[in-house]
Amino acid sequence: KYVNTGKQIIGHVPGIEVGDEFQYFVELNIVGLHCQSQGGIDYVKQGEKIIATSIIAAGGYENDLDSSDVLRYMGQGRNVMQKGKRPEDQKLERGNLALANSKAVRNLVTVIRGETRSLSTLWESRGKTYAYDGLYLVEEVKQEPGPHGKLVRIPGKPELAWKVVKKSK
Amino acid sequence: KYVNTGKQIIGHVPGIEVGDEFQYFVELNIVGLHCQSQGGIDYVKQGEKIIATSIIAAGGYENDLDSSDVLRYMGQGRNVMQKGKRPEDQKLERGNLALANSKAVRNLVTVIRGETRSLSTLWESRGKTYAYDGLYLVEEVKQEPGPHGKLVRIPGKPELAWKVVKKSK
DNA sequence: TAGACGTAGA
DNA sequence: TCTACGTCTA
Repeated sequence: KYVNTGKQIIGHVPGIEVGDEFQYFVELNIVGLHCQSQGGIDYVKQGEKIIATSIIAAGGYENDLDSSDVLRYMGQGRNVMQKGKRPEDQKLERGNLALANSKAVRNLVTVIRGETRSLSTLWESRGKTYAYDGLYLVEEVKQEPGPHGKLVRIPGKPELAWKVVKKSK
Repeated sequence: KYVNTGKQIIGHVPGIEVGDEFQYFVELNIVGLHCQSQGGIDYVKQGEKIIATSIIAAGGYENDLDSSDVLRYMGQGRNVMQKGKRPEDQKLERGNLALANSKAVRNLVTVIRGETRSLSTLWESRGKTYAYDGLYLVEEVKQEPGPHGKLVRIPGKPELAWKVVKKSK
């Protein structure tokens, strides 16, 4: 861990609100939203099983982000977006396994959206901006290639302004 | 750049003293000692040429660190330490070119030493501790595989305690 | 687009 | 040891 946060947080992270933005993956590590250095799915061990705590949808995989309240998220493993590699069925291990377990347990999963940052004086290089998108439940998990997991926002929470913009274009 | 520091610093970095330690590569970026996210050789453009500003010797390559005042540094490119890859002559480009130019220009080069951190309660994972080792001059640059560049500490400066320890074992 | 002395986790 | 929706520079 970049900072010795102790443990990952399940569910709501104190002080973080929907729409809060971060400029680096490592910032997500620091505030406790996501404790992987690169992996898009974070998880913790709960008893014998691992359950997903947080997901980052930031491109590199084909996700469906059209809806404001539904996220289709492709699991870890070879996929159609990775050049020079043939897509394959997602294996039920690590992040994918955690997602499947979270579907059964119905625990809250933090969703973070990443978008390529536009260049400016302040941000001379590519890189992404990450925004906290709220808490979701895993509703569906498949193992075929292609959109893989389906997460649904828990009701009664504000949605991320970003998505509304995306929808309207 | 992780923080918009503006420019890399050539020579002494204000506020940094020999022996100062850092736990992450990114810290070196932030304080301005080294502005690459992974690359071991940092450099700037000076007129038409690029010159080296900073070097991190942190393993992965076969460097000679026995002496306190001399650093033999293997340039970038395939080397004997990288598995599954045959060593090849170092190409005179990027970092290696910068090093060669710095030999001609005789500009000061920051040297940082990295060592694998031992695990503890605070540092549960591998990773390295980096220590500022002072200012060096590039004295020699070769292109064969094997130790490649030779840097010599500028006189009249304290040396890094680390090295003394290493020598005595 | 690819290369680079990165990091954490299993 | 390898994987991972990283990140910077050229």
